[in-house]
Amino acid sequence: MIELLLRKLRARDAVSAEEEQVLRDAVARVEDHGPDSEVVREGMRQGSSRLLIEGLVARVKTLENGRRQITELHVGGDFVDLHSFLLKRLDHSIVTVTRCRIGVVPHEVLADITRRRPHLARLLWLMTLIDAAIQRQWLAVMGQLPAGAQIAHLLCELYVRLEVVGLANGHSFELPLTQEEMGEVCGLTSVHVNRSLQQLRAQGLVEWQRGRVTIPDWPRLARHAHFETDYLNLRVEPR
Amino acid sequence: MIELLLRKLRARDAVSAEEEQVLRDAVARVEDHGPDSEVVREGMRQGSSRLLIEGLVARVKTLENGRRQITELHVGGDFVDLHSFLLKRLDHSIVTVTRCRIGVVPHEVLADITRRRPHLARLLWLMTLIDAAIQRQWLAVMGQLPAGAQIAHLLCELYVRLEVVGLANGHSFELPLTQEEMGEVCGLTSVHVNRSLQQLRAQGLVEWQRGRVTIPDWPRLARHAHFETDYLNLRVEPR
DNA sequence: CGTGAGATTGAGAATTCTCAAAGGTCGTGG
DNA sequence: CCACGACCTTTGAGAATTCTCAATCTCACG
Repeated sequence: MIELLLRKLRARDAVSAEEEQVLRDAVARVEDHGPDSEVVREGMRQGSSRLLIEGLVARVKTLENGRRQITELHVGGDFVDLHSFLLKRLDHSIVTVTRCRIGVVPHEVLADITRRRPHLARLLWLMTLIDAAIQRQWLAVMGQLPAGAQIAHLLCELYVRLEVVGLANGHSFELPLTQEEMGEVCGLTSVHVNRSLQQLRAQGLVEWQRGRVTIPDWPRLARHAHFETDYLNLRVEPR
Repeated sequence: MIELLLRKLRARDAVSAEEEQVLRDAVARVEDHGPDSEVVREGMRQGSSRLLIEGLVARVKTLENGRRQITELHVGGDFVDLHSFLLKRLDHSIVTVTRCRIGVVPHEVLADITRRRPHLARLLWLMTLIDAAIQRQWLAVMGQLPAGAQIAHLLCELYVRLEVVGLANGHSFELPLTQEEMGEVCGLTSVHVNRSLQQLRAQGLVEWQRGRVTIPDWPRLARHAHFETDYLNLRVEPR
């Protein structure tokens, strides 16, 4: 249930057995959502946060001109809208990409953790900080790299994040994303994503068929994407 | 000293007199920094966080190809690297743009706040969440808007943020930014910033001379930028 | 098989970049 | 008070990247 979250946390700091139990008890219920469905609508007041147990979800911002930007992709173990605990209203929607299994954690429980479990609260805070670090990295990638490198960077990042929670085997992982959705992450047209992807394939940097990505030569792809793992904070230390 | 931070906080939730005092005592010392100097270098281990009292600072990410991206601009009252409290090492540098006055808050003090002052801790957490919301907005702006609208959006955002802490008068504020630096925020060339800015001026949307920006017609500029204040979370509620 | 979503291709247009040079502004030293 | 230098801003011209708007192709699935 919360096994993937625990892996994510333990990649950054120790989590005691007690804390683990508090987290297990925090999940009030589990929901199933079909693909392409809206889990949280932008601007609505939230009384609970959602933990992604299985599936792929996106945070989507819609501008007034109707254009959509995916600001983050979430994989199993991610606390998708933990930030709604304090923001109360989100500035974006949460949308499923695939079928999803989602754990619901009431905000009162989170408030209680901040009162009684300072260390655990710091770890949750940390999770939101890592989300922010990912978004910062994306800002730099979008601002400074050409399309091909952006796509390569996204694939590198997803690979590493999936690896952390054990969802990648070898240098391969499931990525049930449409080229259109890929474009919404990178701020590119689906047409341009398509052509950039073809170049990556032609250079032997990426294989991507029927929803499965394979990275034949990791160091080369990472170099092409200017990818480094630092921003993911994969280091166990007392927090 | 921490007056601007208090204004920022109180724009989102009540802060008790006790909490106010805790914050005042949190600042161990104050530092002065010249313009264009590095306050925190990317990747270094941090033992304290910095509160901007006066001046303008930028968070700068440098990619391996040497290109720089400013991921956020900070004005007086911003807790510039509060996130280093839990991340320990930042994925970006903190650089002053102008001469700055900065308060230093040791991480032990922050840890103590998480133990003894859960509500205040939530407010600090909230500050990092608002930073993240700003970065999300930038992701959408960079991905979906053309250069002119990006620049307009940045000016709208800065105006509102400065207004909150009382640093804007009328529809005018100090912005001692170079067009080059502006480009590093938006992911644009200084040449392109220049030409886009000329268009904004020609349309009567912006005036910008010797470091002072004036917005003659706020609603029109906001419309042009697709700017809405929602993401800044300017709403007082219990957190 | 027929259908529909997603992938691919083509061609022309718009945006943004690069490189280089020219113009302004402002503080400093003579 | 003027001249100089440093740092910005502005301009020009050509190139590269990315977008738009179809049209076509592929393939899983009913």
